Amino acid sequence: MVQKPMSANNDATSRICLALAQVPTGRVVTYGGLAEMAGLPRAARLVGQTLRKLPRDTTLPWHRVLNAQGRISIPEPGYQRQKSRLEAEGIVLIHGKVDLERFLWQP
DNA sequence: CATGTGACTCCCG
DNA sequence: TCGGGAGCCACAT
Repeated sequence: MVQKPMSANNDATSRICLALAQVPTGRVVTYGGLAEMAGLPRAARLVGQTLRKLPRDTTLPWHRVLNAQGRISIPEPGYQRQKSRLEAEGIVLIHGKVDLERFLWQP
C-alpha cells in the first residue's frame, strides 16, 4: 500500500474535533475559543473551515460553536439547523443571538 | 515557494 | 446596530 500524501492536516483537525467533543450539552464556545482550546490560538477561521467539512452525520456538537458575538455565523440552510439544535438543548437565542455571559463554556 | 480563501475577530466611523 | 477594512492562521492550489 504505499502512500497517503497526508497533507499536514490531520493534526489540527483532530485537535479541533477533540476540543469540540469536550463542549457539554447546553453550553457553547466561540470559534476563537475553540481554536485556543485546540492549541491553535487565533486560528478561528481554520475552525470554521474544519467544521464546514464535517459530514452531516457527525456526532460532534458542531452547533455549539458561535462567533465572538454569540451569533450563528453560517448561511442558510445551516443557520436554521444550528438554531434548532441549540434550542433543543435549552440554549435560547434572543434577537438571533446567544447570551455568552450565560451559555459560554469555560473550563 | 507564492497566492487565494474563509462557518473569524477586532476596531472605527 | 451595521458595514467596511486590516490582521491572522493554516490549508488548498
